[in-house]
Amino acid sequence: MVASTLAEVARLAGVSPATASRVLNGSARKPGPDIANRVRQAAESLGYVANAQAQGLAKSSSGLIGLVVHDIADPYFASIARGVQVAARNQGRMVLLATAAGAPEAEREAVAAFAARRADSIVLAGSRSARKEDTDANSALATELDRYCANGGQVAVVGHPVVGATSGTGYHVVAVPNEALAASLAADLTVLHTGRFIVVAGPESLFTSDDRIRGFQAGLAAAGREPAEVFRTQFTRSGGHAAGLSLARRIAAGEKDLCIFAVNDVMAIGVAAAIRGQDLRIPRDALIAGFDDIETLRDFQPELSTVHLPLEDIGAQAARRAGGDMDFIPITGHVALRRSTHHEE
Amino acid sequence: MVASTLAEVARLAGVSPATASRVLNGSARKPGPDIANRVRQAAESLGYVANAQAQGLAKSSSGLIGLVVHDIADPYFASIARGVQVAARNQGRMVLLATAAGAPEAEREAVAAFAARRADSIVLAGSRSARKEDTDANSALATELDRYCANGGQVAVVGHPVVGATSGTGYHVVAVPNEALAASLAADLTVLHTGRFIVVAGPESLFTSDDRIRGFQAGLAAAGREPAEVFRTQFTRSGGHAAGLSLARRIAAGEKDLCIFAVNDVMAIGVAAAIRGQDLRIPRDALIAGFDDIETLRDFQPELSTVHLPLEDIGAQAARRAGGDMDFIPITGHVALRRSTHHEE
DNA sequence: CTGTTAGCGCGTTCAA
DNA sequence: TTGAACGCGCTAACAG
Repeated sequence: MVASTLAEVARLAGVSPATASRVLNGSARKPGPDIANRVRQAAESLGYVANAQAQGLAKSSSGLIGLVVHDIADPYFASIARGVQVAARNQGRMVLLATAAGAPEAEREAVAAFAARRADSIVLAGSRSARKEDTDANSALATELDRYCANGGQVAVVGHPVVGATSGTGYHVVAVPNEALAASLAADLTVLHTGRFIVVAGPESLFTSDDRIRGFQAGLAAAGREPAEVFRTQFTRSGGHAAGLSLARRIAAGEKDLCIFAVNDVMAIGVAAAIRGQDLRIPRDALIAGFDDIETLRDFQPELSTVHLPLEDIGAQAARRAGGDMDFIPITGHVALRRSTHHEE
Repeated sequence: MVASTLAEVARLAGVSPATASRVLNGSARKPGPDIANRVRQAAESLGYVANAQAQGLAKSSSGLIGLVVHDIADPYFASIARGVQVAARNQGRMVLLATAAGAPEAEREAVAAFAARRADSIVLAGSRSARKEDTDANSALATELDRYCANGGQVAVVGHPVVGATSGTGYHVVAVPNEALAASLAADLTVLHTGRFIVVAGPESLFTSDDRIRGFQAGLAAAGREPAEVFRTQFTRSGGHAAGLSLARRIAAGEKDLCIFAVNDVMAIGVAAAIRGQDLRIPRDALIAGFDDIETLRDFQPELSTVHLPLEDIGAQAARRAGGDMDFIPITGHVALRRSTHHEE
């Protein structure tokens, strides 16, 4: 990558580099209009494109915002990414994207890379976990983040704080009320359903999953119901599918009147697909509810009952907080009951 | 953003900056192991993080790859983005993300921003259009790209070349065989369906949409069928939905034996949702096929017949070509007939 | 093998 | 208001 430099533009316009800089980039001092035009024309004719790296070096700030997600192809993260993107554009910044598949070590690498690029802020999306085998990687991540913050970086985490991060300056959390919302979902479902509940959840120690389980159980308890059985599987569509196959067997074997709460929509769809693949029907043979309200899944039939989360807003808020916009509003969601949890007449 | 510098590390280790650089970053010359350790320890204890901006300035190359999509929350683009991301990681580079909503002017801005950041290469995803009102913006985009290439940048475009770009060096196209695949789809559908065909398409002059229409019509013609009626709408889910409402009315009014080809899956889902909302059923009252084979939509019922496109591969190939990996294989897809186009017994 | 020097392209003091 | 000089952090030539 080579290109014409500010010096070349200045020479062609017959002015000093300093003046050219003042004209072409936002500066407090406004050079004379006559000279300004000469510079602009010179720049235009040379196809001058300011070197953001050099600008960043000189100003020690990059105009970059780093985003770490598990998987950008997952609609949950894609929506958040859109929000971050929109906010970034409004702030005149660009988004650096990294995917980490939920592995703390990969997240640490991403954070380090962002730090190297001198990103002004970093948004960490995707649920944290406290799994025993991740302890070391988690603390390495925390160390990396702490160092980044210590150097003046701003980080926003969606959902839960990073395990072990000393919440110093520059550290923000966009809290998602998973527990409370799961509790309302349970409350609403107990009105519709008098039978048993089963929760299809992610692996233990995954905060988001655990919060939603806890909230759901609390909601059931508040309604005087037995705690739901918890079925552990992967936090993905295929995890849901596996759970669904297993549950379908039980239903086929005579288990009736089940309401299944999958802790996210993608898992719920997996459960539903598996159950329907066994000649069973929803909601006739089992009710299903999810969580997240993924847009792409809204045309699914029967329409999936779920908890709506303003994902794009969440991403935007994360970017704004990390960007220094302090007037933020908390994240709220709401239960959306649809046909997948309505017993047929 | 401040951080300790290479000079500080060097001083603490009691060596020169050059030596420190040689140790901490990949250099041909390998300093003595004793000194190397001293440097590494100094770096570690200072929490040194190399400044990629400065490195980029010195080496005039940034390790950045720019990606422009219409909308990162659209599963089509999200899949491509994942591919780009994976390829970028394999090349040890990072992805800069921009969304442009398909507007050539926004795309031009993104390209300019990437150029300013001295991205090594740029991937442009999302269908081009030749709409009359976009002529100016398209040529501005072409100019920007030409300049970028002239300065040594590499650009890969998914689908169609940019209108007016002089295909100089550094300009690559990842061709998607839309026309041929649409023709095979038509051929296969004529075996299953003896009635009429309708194409639900995007606005005129949108290359991807137009190619798929043309291929489909050619496939019909080859099978001795009448050309399909073409229904123009938005290239989105809601465009499909609108078309679906209109078609549902016609079906309700007695029109029978229709096979609807929506030029992408998201539109197809919109069509299906609209039709089902009118108490009609698929495939009983109308067959529907889409294009793209979006992963998130695979659990839709009835399973959507479509044309499979290796979206992630497409993204990865684009990144690889732009990255200089020249041993590439062409993109291929295949028809995937599923239940949405099988007449019920 | 190591240290010294000179830029990479730009912003920003300072003096004029 | 304009220009000259310095420095941002690092790499790459050169010299020792």
